Amino acid sequence: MFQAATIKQIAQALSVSVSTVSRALSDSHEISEETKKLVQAYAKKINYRSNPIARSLKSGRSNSIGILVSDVANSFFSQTINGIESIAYESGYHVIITQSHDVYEREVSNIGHLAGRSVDGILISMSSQTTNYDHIKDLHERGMPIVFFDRIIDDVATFKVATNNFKSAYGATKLLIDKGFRRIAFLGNAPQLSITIERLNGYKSALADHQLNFDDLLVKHCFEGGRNIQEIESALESLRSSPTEANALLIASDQLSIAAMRVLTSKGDSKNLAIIGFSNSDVIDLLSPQISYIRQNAFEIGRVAAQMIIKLIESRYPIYEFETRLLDAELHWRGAK
Amino acid sequence: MFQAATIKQIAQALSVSVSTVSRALSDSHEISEETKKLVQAYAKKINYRSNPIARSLKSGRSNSIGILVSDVANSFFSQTINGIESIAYESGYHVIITQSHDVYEREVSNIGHLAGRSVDGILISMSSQTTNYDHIKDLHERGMPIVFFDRIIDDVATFKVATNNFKSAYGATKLLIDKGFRRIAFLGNAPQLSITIERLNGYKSALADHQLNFDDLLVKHCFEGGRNIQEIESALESLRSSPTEANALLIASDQLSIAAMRVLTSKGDSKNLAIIGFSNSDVIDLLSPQISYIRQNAFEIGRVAAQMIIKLIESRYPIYEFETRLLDAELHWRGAK
DNA sequence: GTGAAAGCGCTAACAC
DNA sequence: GTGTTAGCGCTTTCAC
Repeated sequence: MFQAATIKQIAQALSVSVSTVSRALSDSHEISEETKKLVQAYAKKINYRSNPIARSLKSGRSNSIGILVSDVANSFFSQTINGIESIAYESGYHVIITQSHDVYEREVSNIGHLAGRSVDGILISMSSQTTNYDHIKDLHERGMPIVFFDRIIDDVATFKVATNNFKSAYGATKLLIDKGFRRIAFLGNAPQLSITIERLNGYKSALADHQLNFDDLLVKHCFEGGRNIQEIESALESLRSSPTEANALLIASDQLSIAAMRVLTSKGDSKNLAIIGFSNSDVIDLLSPQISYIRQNAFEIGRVAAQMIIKLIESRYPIYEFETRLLDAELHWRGAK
Repeated sequence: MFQAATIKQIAQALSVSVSTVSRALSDSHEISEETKKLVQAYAKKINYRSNPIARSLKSGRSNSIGILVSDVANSFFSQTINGIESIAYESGYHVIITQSHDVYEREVSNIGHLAGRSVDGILISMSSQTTNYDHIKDLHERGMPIVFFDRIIDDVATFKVATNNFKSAYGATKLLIDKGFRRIAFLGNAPQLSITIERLNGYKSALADHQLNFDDLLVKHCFEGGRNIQEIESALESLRSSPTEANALLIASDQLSIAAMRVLTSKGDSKNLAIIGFSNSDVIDLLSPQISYIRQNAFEIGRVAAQMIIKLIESRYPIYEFETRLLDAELHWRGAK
């Protein structure tokens, strides 16, 4: 059994009271220098560390921030997490990371666990399988500071930060049109996700602005967001077969971009198909065949999200004005033309 | 302020005592069915969730496991984490992930935080910058269950699990020799890391077994383990320049493999250089130029590590016999010959 | 300047 | 079958 030193042990050893020890350790002005020195020296000697659990129970604060992402293996998320950590640590917060794996029950369980362990706030990127938001609404109504990033929802009024997905998808689609492509397909994640909706809207809007008809057959959703390779295979197959036959493809999800590349490469079907995919992979530019990509400012999204949650946590007054920050992404064209 | 429902509120609302509520919620046999139903129904109604902080303070247990890795962006680690989670969740443990970013102070701080928040055990992969192990020894001596995975240390007697690094590096080196290469260089992470030492030993041993001289000039270490691109650039440069001039390269670290590929690609220097790199990247086989790679069984390492820590946590008697499990890795040859 | 004591939410030994 | 109470480690109000 792990047994840490306690304030009580110090008190007994030094024949003072626990409150004196507590005050001495927190450098209270009402304790004599002499006693402080004594207590602090002894605490150091026995390697005393205050028990954060007990302190949390007392104060209701923990100086830690919880994160929920679908998967840390996704470069976008690991970069976002690094952004969050960079701000959190310099503000004195610890960061606790959990994964939903895009499974609703995991999301509910992890958020419950984070709330229960009294993190001071939670940063959430929604699981792609989640369609019921009650677990989050409840928590929010009971006062838990929450900030959404990347995959955000409208149903909860709070701070949010994401890429300007509409603009990014619009720009990518426009570029494909400008390059002469007319049969542009859209491959997206689960349809209720904010990132899917906004990117699809950008795509549609660009088509409309360039007098191209929107064709339902050119839009495919992967409900398991890249975890199920078969789903992607059949989506790509139908997009590539007549009468649909797309000659360009916008992939609206990081996980899908890599997975689709794999499918297309193994099928030898990447020729004559212009691809732009959202991807923050650090090796996306080393892949062969080359793929054009949209790189989100993941680190900055993390930084902004962390600043927002800390603002919420540390605000002395309730906040009613919430901002949704949208950050630009970079489009990297690697196509032939 | 986030305010959760408490057992006390339930007790008051139902005009029973807190202990009755506590027992009813834990389905104690000494409570009448009637009262149980009443309490449980009300608890559900107000969405009561027992406060794990309070319970931890009382029981000293938290049913959660802490993980320390250098970086979740590293595919090897994210896969290991997924393996850990798969076992942990089915055993009723939550998993808390933290990153050291290979910085000693972060490692100390995160391990302290995990211990303080009373996780029941900690899974550790050492930071590449750590050379002093006192923070871990202390914790271990005070009874905290600890399991090492991947980057392990000798100084603490406990369960450990890693790839059979000696064997993997030996096999890779031997393959290069068999393919006819004679000037085989070794590019490794920080020299005190177990993975570096064992892989270097495997490399040396294969050379010796094939009557090749070991040449100090053919071994380079990257102390910042791939975070500093300049370090890699200069290492590669000196390996490729006469009189050293390596014509084959064993890269003994995941992060280095990708980073080295980037450097070599940008320099156009990957021709006439056979490379085998440790890598669990999910796109390593899509890179161009192709690189041969050693893929570790990361998921299984995670599963084993989790089983070990749970065994330690749940053991009723102190354990004195510790196993170090070594798992085989797969070598994928992608070279010309 | 220091001590005593209450209380954070929960569990469990001990009443009755 | 249910209530009372002590205590986990800590902070903080109130005494002195």
